[in-house]
Amino acid sequence: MAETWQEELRAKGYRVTPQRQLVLEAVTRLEHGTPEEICTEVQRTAGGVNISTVYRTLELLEELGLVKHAHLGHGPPNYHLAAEAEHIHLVCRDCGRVNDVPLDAAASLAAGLDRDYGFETDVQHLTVYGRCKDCRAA
Amino acid sequence: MAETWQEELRAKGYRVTPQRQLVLEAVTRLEHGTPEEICTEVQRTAGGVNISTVYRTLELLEELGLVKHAHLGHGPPNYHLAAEAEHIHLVCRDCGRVNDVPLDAAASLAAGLDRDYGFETDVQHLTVYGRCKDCRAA
DNA sequence: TTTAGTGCAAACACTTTGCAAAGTA
DNA sequence: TACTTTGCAAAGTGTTTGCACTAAA
Repeated sequence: MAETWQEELRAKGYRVTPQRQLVLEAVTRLEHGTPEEICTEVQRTAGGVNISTVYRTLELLEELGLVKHAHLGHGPPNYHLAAEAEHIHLVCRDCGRVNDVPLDAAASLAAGLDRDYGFETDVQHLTVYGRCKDCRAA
Repeated sequence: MAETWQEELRAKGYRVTPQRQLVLEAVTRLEHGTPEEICTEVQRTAGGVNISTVYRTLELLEELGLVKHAHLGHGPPNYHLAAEAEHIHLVCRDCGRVNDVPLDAAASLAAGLDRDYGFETDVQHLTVYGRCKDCRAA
């Protein structure tokens, strides 16, 4: 349990590279980001890093359970730390802003789907479209 | 209220074309379909119809409120008749199958998000990821 | 030294756009 | 006829892949 992700990487035969560290740091700093945004963030300190490396790294980090992604609409997916995944996304269709709210908002939904349809909800992946408070007021 | 969509089109200065009829029929027949699938279905009876026409038509039909779309994951969006939109999508991450269940499964979610965050949920747009009954059993 | 990872460029999948020709009203 | 719509081809996004070179272990 005191195992770091670097050790986990090595244990699985992967290697610890600057790129991988930088991508993970970028995701941490951004909290939410598309591959492109993450790449831009990484390039602020390491200009040479290629977008394809970012894609490959995100895939790896997701496999390791360090990051997760969600689809927030038309565009590219949105990555965040798995440790911070304990929320659901509220996407406003008017202003496009993403709001995070605690998982338990969806607890009864998950319980109902399980009870009525035998469906096991991946709550952390849940994205809800609609209109946010501010846009409703306007 | 006895107004047909054809009349509505004309009233708004649009034209009723075979392509538009065919796309709407294809969506009706398929129930769920990506632009590509809808195009293929249309081409079964009208080989010459181009995919870009399908995209443009779906956009128009959505504007008119006849069809709706949802994002069910990585791939292209999924279109269905708005009249049949009274359901939410359960997407299985293992087998990829899409299950439709009634809106009221999400009623308490919507009520809670409204009460606690002032968020107005577009319930018909809701997609829930997870694992279906069959895949859980396997 | 060995093998995995990276950068680059090309290929891919999906979608949008410009424009001349065709079709609706 | 007047003006919208279509088909086609080209351009745009976002993502993946092949490969020679670089670098971690």
